[in-house]
Amino acid sequence: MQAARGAEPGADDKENRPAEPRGAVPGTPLKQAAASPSVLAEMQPGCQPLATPPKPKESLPADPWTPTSNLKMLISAASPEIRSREQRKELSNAAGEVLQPKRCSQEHLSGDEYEKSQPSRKEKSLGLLCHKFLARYPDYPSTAENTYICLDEVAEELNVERRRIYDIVNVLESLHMVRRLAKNRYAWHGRHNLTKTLQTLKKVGEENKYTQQIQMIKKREYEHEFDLDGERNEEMERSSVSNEHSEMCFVELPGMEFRAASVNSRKDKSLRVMSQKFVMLFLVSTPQIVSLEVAAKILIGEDQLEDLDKSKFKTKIRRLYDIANVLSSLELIKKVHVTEERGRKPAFKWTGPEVLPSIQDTKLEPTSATYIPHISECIASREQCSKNLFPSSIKQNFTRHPSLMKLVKNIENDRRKIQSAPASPVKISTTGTDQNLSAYTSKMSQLAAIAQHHLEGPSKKAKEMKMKLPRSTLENNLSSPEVAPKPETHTAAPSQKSVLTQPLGVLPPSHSPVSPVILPQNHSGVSYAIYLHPSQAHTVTTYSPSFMLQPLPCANVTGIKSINSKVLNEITTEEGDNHIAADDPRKSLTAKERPDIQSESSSQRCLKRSQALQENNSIKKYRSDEESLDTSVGESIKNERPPSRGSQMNHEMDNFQEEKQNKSETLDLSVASCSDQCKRADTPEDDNRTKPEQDIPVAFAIPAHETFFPSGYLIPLTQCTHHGNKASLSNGEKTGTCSLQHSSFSSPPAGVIPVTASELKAVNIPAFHITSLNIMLSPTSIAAAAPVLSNSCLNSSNTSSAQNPNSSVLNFTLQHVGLIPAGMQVPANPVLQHIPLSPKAENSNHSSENMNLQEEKPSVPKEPEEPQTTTEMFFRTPGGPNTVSSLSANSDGTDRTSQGTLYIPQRKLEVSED
DNA sequence: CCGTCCCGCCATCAA
DNA sequence: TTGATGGCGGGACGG
Repeated sequence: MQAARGAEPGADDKENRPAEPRGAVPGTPLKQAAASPSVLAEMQPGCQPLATPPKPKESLPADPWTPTSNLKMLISAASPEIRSREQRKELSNAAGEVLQPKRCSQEHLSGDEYEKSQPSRKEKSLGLLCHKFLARYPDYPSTAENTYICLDEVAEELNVERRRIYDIVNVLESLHMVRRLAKNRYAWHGRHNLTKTLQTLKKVGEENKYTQQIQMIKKREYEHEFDLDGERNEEMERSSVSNEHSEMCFVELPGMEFRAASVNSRKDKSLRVMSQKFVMLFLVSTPQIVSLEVAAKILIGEDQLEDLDKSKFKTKIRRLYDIANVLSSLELIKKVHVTEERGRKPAFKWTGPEVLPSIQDTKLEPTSATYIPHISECIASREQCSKNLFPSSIKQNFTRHPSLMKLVKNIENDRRKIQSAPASPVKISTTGTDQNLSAYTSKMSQLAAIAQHHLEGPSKKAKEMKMKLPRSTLENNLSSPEVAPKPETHTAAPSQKSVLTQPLGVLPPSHSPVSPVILPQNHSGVSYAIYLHPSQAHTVTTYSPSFMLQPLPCANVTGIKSINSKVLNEITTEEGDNHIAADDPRKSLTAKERPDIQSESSSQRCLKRSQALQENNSIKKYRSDEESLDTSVGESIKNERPPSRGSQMNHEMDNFQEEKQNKSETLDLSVASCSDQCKRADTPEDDNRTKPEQDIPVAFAIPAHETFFPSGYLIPLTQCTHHGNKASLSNGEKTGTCSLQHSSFSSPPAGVIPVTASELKAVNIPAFHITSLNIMLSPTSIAAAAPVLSNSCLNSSNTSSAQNPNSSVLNFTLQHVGLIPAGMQVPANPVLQHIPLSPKAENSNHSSENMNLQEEKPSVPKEPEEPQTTTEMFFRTPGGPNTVSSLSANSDGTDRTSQGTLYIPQRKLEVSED
């Protein structure tokens, strides 16, 4: 192994050591000397000084909870991958003292250790390095304490160049697992925010139409091969693609804005952004398997898709490997190979937690607290929100408007300065306060959970996640029943707090955002509430596009899961490991089950939720009580994994036109009321947050209960325009509750409704969401609308279709605002069709994959998980090129379709793990 | 040979 | 100018 390197003395030095030299540099303190165990928690003041802290390398306390850390280490070691990788290296060290390491030895030691430490390339791999890095910190650090990371220290301890640490940290930052505090310093948040982050990313990804893009790319490929007429498609693709995401900015969570100055400047290329996009692709795609090739193409951009330099492509791929290695270490993805007709292609499969639609779920609470740190941040966050607005508004891109950019930049600069200041972050001890208690309690539980988690092994992880996490969360909750704690913790930031509280007040206490909103109404439990966004109306005008796209995040989110199933894509996973994909039960959560879940779940879900709510903890149980829903404790739901919803969303869309009409009326009324309410609630104080309107999410929650419709319509408002993503996030976090809530709202739709098609049918309730509409529309509508509304970007061409885009847009907007009825208007543009589903077929899974077109997919096998039938719907736009988005496929085999734009033939893919 | 990706040069920023 | 970041791609490793 080392031979080569090892042999050279220099090598070692170089690689490992190099850091030191640098580190030595005046700027940063140095590692060793310093001394403080940075890692951990350095809550202490000492650290604050930005730059480099102290760190002693000596021990590493890595985590506050030592035990845990050790555990982790062990676990990691245990895990196959890790093991394999690490095997040699670290083991020795690892176990115990992880950190320290080698380096020490290396220096003087020559011998064996030395050699060992150095090993081959593999040993130096980013993935391994990342494992080591992660081993230093607890997955779920206590909220009370803050854990800081000093890059220099870490680099030293891990014996790597700092450059490498940046790679890791950037990716972690993209997931909000760490937050940059100042130069050389990061705060460790662990996985607390992960769920929220993923939800957000999913939402954003959906907004960006990544799914479509993926399809387009695939389609294109096919076309090339087959020489299908791609032109038309391509054009469409291009336009859409370009429009869509051209570039988006880094997606920030409310409390987590990134501060790096440079970030903005280099944003597009930033590893962070790339990482987020990459993750989005997984979250959005049905099979949740993304090939590097596709990812690279999408990430490259938009503009140049066609140009595609090879070099560029190659570079992108390289970067993706870097990101993938880190994500793999986080066990969010796993490498597999997809075998298509063309051959085997490297790809990655999402193995992380499923993203719930809206539910934010679990962990949030504590987390939120965590974020909040300084006041300054709060402020910043607001600002950011504003920044985000644009982006959010536009779903297409997150790019900030130039004008905003400047503002933002200034703000950031200020912020940065502050932060950078030695004192910068001060931590937060503030956070600690309330939380401590709860945190403390929760900690214990968490530990247990974590331990279990680890023990079980990666494979199970997913499931466990569900279970455990929830549990832990629940516990936490219990300890602090109310979300409140967070808010309080937040207290530091007054503004936030206020915000939070309000929402909370409105909603059910529990942070559980979820359920509250939902109403029990239907038997199914699915009751739908209509949420209007106050702002919407107004906003709409402004941003219409965005919101159209945006629909509720939740809803979108949900979809993902459902899909998956193998069937859909016909992808087969061959994982060496196992069956996982196919069979794996555990996986099921993630992948497999979904399908089933969907079908079943719809009802079950409802039940679950309700239960959860009731019982708080008992997640698993399923009962049907709609009533429970009322209670609103939604947490449970989240935890559960709401299965697939994304697709479901679509399904949800199903409506019965007729009913729609009828209902529409009602809806309107309700909507109106809702909107009003919402506004009231929201607006007032929201200021804190930043933008009143946009923030709105909270509002949703409020109105929700009131609004419901018996009919069971769920109408989520799109959250407001705002944020599509970011904003929402921000809100959520800050508000903690708020976010949750609205998420919940959204989620409900997703989760609850969706599937329920059967239920709905039973009831005869049309389920029409605005959300759905939005979603459905979005592609089309967006295109159409964009020109008008946004002004920008979208190609009008797409919309052009029959009607005047503008008018159509307006209509949509109005509809949205006004409600569904408006939708009715739809006639003109989009038409919804209801398709009965065949029982099995329904799964559709992914709409995406199955598109009809040329290829048919074989029938899919999917299993019908449930006998229930689901309905599928299609949404069509009238004339637009893009016309349809199909929600589900049908048994017939007919496919219904898909977005106009994309017709993707599906191929079968085989996935194999390496 | 090729997929993967380590390594570190060097650009960009901020101070 | 210096230090911190991080884009980028040459070229090495390992299969």
